[in-house]
Amino acid sequence: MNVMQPEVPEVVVLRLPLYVRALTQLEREGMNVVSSQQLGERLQMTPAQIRKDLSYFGRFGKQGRGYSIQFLLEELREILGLTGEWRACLVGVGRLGRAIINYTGFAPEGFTIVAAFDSSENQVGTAVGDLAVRPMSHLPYVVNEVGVSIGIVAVPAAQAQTVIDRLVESGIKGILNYAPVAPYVPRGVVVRNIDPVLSLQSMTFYLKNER
Amino acid sequence: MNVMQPEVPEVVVLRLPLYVRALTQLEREGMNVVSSQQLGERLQMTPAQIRKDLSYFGRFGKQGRGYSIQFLLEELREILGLTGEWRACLVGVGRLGRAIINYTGFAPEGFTIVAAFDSSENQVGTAVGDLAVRPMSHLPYVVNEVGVSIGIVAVPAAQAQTVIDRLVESGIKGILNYAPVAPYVPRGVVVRNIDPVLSLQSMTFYLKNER
DNA sequence: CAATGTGAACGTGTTCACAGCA
DNA sequence: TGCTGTGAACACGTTCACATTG
Repeated sequence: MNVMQPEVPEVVVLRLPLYVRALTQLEREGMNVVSSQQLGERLQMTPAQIRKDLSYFGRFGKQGRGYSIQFLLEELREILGLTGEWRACLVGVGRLGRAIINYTGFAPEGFTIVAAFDSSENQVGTAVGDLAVRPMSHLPYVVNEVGVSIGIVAVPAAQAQTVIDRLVESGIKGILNYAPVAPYVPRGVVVRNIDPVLSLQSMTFYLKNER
Repeated sequence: MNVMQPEVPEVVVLRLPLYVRALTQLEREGMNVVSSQQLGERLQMTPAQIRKDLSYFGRFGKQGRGYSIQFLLEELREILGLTGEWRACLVGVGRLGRAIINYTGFAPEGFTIVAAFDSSENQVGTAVGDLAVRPMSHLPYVVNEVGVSIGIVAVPAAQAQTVIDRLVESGIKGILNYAPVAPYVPRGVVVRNIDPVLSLQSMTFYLKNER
């Protein structure tokens, strides 16, 4: 552990979770060993790419046999930091924010939303799921005391940058942004945008000719 | 129109909606002209990249001055096919599906969800928003008669591929997939995945060292 | 002897730098 | 003069091909 990992391309990091998911599925199906060829068929990518991606982190396979699914899963989970629990807070408990809190897909993967915030007087004090909605002024305290490392942004576009600034000030290092903006964050803070409208708008480029 | 567009890189197409969004904002702020430099500052990208991207589609700027915001917006909307209305149907009216139907961000951008489907007997016939939930058997009829070109998938992972197959059979050409799977589709069908768990799992790679 | 791991070749996307033009 | 548009140079990611090994 703590091995120097010189310059892993970001695209590679983006693909690792795909491997984790596919391997988890294969494991549930009762398989023990998988080749880069087989894994590549599942994921519609070339075996060479899978082997190259993995080679940035170590040598996990056995020549002539392939990869032990259980072992490779352990290693990838370790590499991605998926072994422990990650605590997140959510800002903005409107329709979208409520849907995110009630979304059941996060917890099984080790991501727990432990606090909800809103800047509106009306929302503060109400409950969403089993979370009490807190005022934004509690943010720094909660982030530090409870140990929250991820902020989920579900506020309107106009407020998004301000909210993100406050999350960063509070010490948040990762932001999952649902607002339709391209946020600015200082170096060292990681942002992931969830933006279905952008997805649709690039999709239509390929659809428009055959409408 | 119908100009040969030789090999526009997909990354470029993915960025065009960003330009549309930024330009729309600048227009609302009352600006008339913008340089690639200024636009690049907004979007945190190099002026050269913006100019190069636009050059795949034509010459929209005026040397020494920059780009007319209104004109460039019109052109980009035309290129992306954002001038008309796009009709979508949604499959899966569970919690996630209901949240998507109630999401107010699609309509202002010209994307309308005109029908909802579910394979569960219990759901069929109920109403979500102002849509009646239909059985999957109605899918081909609705897609053809109503002219639906986009399918939104909000079913559990286990059902996703089956649902996507049926959407494709019905003539759907674009799929916005919220299920945590990497779906297979035939050539000519465009897929965009919305997968916050994958986003979080790649984020933690960068966060884990400073937890 | 089947399948990994990896330098080298290749291809694609980004940035540079400047000619051309309003 | 200021900024676009674009070939050329560069950097980066993917694929190839094969030596290596259990």
